[in-house]
Amino acid sequence: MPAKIPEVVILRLPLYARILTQLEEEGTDVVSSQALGDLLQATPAQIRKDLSYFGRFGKQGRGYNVRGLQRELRQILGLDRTWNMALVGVGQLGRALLTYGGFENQGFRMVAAFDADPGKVGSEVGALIIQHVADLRPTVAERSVQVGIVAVPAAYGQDVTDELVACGVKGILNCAQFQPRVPDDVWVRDIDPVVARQSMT
Amino acid sequence: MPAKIPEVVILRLPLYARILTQLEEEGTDVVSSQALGDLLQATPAQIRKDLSYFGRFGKQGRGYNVRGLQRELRQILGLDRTWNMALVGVGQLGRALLTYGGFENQGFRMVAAFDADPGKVGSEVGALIIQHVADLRPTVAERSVQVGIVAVPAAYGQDVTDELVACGVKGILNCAQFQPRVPDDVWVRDIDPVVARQSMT
DNA sequence: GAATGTGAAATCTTTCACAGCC
DNA sequence: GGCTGTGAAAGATTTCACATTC
Repeated sequence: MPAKIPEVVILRLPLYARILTQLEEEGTDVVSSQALGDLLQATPAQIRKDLSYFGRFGKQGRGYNVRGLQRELRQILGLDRTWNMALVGVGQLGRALLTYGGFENQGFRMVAAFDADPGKVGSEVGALIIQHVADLRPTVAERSVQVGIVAVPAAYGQDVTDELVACGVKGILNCAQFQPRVPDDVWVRDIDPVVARQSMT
Repeated sequence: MPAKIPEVVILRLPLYARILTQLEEEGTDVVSSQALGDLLQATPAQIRKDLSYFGRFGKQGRGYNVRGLQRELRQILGLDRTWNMALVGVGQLGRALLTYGGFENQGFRMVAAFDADPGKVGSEVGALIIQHVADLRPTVAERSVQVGIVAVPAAYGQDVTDELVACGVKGILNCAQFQPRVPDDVWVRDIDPVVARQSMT
């Protein structure tokens, strides 16, 4: 259970957490590695091994307690802490993310939104007032933003990313169609639908 | 170059394609595996090996021709064909995707949009008229939709997915916060921002 | 009886290192 | 000199299979 947890395992954890939430909502109390594997299209052995890196959550002969395991995973993933996020680029996509309910109660809070268009600055979207990107630096510091969401046209993507990194964010959620460059200690996740789709062939 | 191409390599290809597009726009003619590796945070050896599965695209002593390689990859990824997509769920996120320019000229065309809310049915978003989900089946067949985008509340996710699969789509882009179950021959890609974010810890 | 947790084996992926080419 | 393409080595991940627990 100690030191070395494989990278891939960590990337799968959120999927486990998500499916457990679903199972809990459906009223399932106990689930076997077999059943989890069916749901996630993985082998039961993989599920068991993955979970075993973090502790012994199961009961032999029965399986895993859905609610208990879910709570464990949420804790491991840091979902009981709250992370502050800032959005840069309030276009169609940015606007959708701002009003997207999904972040709440998953431990994320959108605390600032920026755009370069003076016409948008000052207007209210959701609970936030759009600020000019020039205010990025002070605001990120002041509201302790840890994650930046990049939703600007590709051409500005790197500049915005650099700026966010310079402000000290620890992670970037990239919604733009470009490949961000960041230092090793900053995380990047891509949610460009085009990239996601292309690998389907 | 023949048979067995690793799964992971295929998943990386769209990233390569994307960065080559960027390089081309910046006017770069030739790029080395070293330079590509820097941009993608990968080792030069990995880049070379990945590309070698598909052919010998590079020139020793110089590197890879940006435009040429880009064209090769686009072909391998089937980006020169056009894929038809249908969106189910015209909420905030769905609406953003409908008006999202990014799909065009990447070989994807949004050809239909569905919602269950009678208040939305009939209204126009982008170039499409929203149809009732009851029309899903005939429309998908008629407009030869190959990819379905699921952007509905989690509770309806599986029903919509099942329906799309029953209509014969080959891929699902899942934007909802649930874990879809599909037959083995259907692809699923997740673009739930919450899942993407959670694995940052 | 049923299902976990886990070393060991099998498989997959990355990296090394160098011959060959421009 | 610089850089690709590629077998072989190293490393990571998945699967097997079984002792163990409930």
